[in-house]
Amino acid sequence: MRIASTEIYDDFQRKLITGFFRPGSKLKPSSLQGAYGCSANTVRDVLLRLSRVGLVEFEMQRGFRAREASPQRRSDIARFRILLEQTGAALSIENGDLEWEVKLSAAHHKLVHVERQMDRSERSQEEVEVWSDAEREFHETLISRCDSPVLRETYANIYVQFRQQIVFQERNFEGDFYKVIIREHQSIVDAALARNTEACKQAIYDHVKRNL
Amino acid sequence: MRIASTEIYDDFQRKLITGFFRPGSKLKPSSLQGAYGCSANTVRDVLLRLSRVGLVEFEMQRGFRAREASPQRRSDIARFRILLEQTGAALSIENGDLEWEVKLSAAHHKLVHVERQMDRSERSQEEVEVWSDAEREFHETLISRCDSPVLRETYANIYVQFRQQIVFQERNFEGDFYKVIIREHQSIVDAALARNTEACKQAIYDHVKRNL
DNA sequence: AAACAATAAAATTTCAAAATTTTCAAAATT
DNA sequence: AATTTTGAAAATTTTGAAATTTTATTGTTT
Repeated sequence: MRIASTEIYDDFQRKLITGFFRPGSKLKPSSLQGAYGCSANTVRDVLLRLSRVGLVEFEMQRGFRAREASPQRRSDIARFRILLEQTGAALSIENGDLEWEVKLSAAHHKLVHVERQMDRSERSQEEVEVWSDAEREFHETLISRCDSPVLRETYANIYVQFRQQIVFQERNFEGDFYKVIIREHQSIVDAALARNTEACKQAIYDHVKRNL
Repeated sequence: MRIASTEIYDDFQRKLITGFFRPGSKLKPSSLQGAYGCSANTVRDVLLRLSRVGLVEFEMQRGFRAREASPQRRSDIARFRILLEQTGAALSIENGDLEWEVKLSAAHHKLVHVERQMDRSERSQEEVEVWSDAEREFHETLISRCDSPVLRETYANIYVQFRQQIVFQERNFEGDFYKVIIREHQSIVDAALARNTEACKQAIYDHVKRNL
């Protein structure tokens, strides 16, 4: 059989981020096993790996749970995300060379393209995931020249936890949501490419502050 | 049989932080199993959980390694630790009440006591661990009123990774090392209790900067 | 009715072995 | 001589079931 757990891992991650597994709900290897045609232990293995990212909570002898979601936790994560992204962006502005500018500009271009589409048509589950990937790619590129593996690693984890928290925020996709988002991303990329650290920090704050 | 993996987990963590498992070295469940009288799968389980803390590196189909150590990585972690601790301390200074002051002062008192002993006598492996625990307790109390679970959780992980990095820094225990450390901790606690945010940030930086 | 104890059911952890994949060294090919 | 292929050994992943622990249920006592 093919490397089962990679696929199971990806599927679980998706279901956690999209809220298919409700925050706080119990994840029982013995129950989930059947749906994937693998043993309970393989599920356990996958869940242990997901707890590394912070999407799953693990307590010895108590099993696994999808990470709890609450306004407090969302706000906490948002605050932390701002700290990491501001720091990473400031360092990237300092260290980044032409290659960084090119990559950032490319990631932004792609993101805008996706967001314009989102603004026009209805959003299917799949399209939202495409957007989510492009968004992550943009933000990770922004901080990519902070030259701190540990900051980038932490940011990656926080980003997915952030997604997990905001998925049940219903008010997301109303009216001109994407128009606003497009402007916010534009502000960030403009400040970054202009090497204006303070403006970039402010733009990052403005982008995330609705989740505080 | 007793909950094996808790003890194995603690033992592994200790061996990783104290450098018994050399940074970068392969950790093979099949080999380690024998020494603990458990199955390879239990070792795997423990190692997956340790990879959550960042002490162990895991790559699918490639197994486990003690996290790599290098001057670059040490510096990176030190930098990140400063960011987290400065942020956490600043927030604690803002939010902390009398109870926080009491706890911080108590943790500092205990730490000084241990450090004075260390300065007098020779340092056994066990004594260093007692000191290390007291030090962690002090720094975690310092940031304990940042009111950000995610910051505290990240700090806890970074702290142990920091220990893992500096264990092979031989020049540690020479001469008046502990005298210097005592002064540094004093500066931190003084600034914190005086609610002097900027001085506290500076003291944190001065305390960690030798590892940059 | 509330608190406690005993028991049954469910879930988690652990094991030992089978299946799969990677690694490494020797042989074959370019 | 360098690269590629091959095959055996080693390591990792997965399994299915046994051992252990937690949780839920029922019955008993205060």
